Amino acid sequence: MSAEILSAPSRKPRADAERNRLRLLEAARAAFASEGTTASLEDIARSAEVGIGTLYRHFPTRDALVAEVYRNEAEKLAAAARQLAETRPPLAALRAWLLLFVDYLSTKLILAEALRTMMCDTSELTKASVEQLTASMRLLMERARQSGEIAAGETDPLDLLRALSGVASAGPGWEAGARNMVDVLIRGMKA
Amino acid sequence: MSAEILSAPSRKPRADAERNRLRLLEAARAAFASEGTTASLEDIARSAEVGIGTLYRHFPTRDALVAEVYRNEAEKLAAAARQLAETRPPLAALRAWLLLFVDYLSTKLILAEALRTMMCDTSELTKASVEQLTASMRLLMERARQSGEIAAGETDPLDLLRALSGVASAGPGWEAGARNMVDVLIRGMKA
DNA sequence: CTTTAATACGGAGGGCTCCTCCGTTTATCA
DNA sequence: TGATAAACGGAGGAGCCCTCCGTATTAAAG
Repeated sequence: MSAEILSAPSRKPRADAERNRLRLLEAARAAFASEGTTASLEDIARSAEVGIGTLYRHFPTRDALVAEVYRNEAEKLAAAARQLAETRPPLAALRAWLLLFVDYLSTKLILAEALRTMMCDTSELTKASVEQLTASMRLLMERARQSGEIAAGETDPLDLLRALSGVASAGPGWEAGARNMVDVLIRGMKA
Repeated sequence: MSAEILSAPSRKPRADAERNRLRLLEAARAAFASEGTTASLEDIARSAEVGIGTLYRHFPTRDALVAEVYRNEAEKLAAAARQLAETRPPLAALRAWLLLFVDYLSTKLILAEALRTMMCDTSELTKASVEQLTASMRLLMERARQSGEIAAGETDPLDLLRALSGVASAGPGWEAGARNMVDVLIRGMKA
């Protein structure tokens, strides 16, 4: 009966494996949030109460771990974008989402770094997260464009996020500047 | 005759010290440009043909070395700002300088990283460089503001640079996006 | 409930980097 | 030409990264 994925008729995945995987992800999220993505992997393994070997088995490279942690965050933002698109007028939705994005950066300083890393990273690793965000932005910008509120897309959606995350690296109290930047950007794109 | 700095009546600084300092700076500039500021300090010392101890004596921390390398770059940009301010109309000067800034980022990928580091860095280390750039921006924005071409300064001059350097971390081929962003930003600030 | 074989675990170990410390060398000045 | 302040260089301790493999656990078969 089991269809499986094809040529994977084998045994059920072990319970401890999945448990450790989750512990590692949680530990990593905490560590990255407080120390950035250069946090010591050995510390992460320790705080997950797991051997270093286990960490490397689950996530062969640091990037693999980082990518996985980021994916969840990107997912949440994508959900918000869909919701805003359905409940608000185009330009307002776009603006609201960008502000949400700023909030997000402020609580999880992970993303500030994430965006930089992700976006120059041509490897496949973080591709999913980037595409998640790209899709969100495109959705919102497309609506605003069609309603004639912003000029036809000469501006890469991601560049807006990059610009904001640039501002976000300004140190304590940067939020005001970032929110202001949202309006400058939107005004700059008006038709 | 020699006024010196006060209470520094002692002997003339040694020639080899200054020579090594310069060799280290040059090696560091090269290394940072090609590998980013995480380049191995031991490699830098080696390529400067100097002991690792010598590197640490001249630059007690990695940041000290980084800061020094950046200062020169910032200096060059500041000179350009002064010149543009004298030879071009306000808004054109501002725009030209921002584009120059983008060019700068493109050849010396050092600065992309530099700005981020410098601007969150509340330590005194990179203060000089940041102030250099702030001064340049203020000069140009103030002129544009006074001529009524952009709205009164609600926008932190540095935030513009931060936004651009954010875009600059987009990987190969980002220049077009960055140049477009210059115009979006300027349009967004128009009175 | 045992047996068995696949699967996952942990951590020692090699290699690299950071940074300190101090014995040796060198340049300035008398 | 000394004397001595100043600078040099690199060995060494500590931490991190990542691999490798003997040991322990678990799902499934008997």
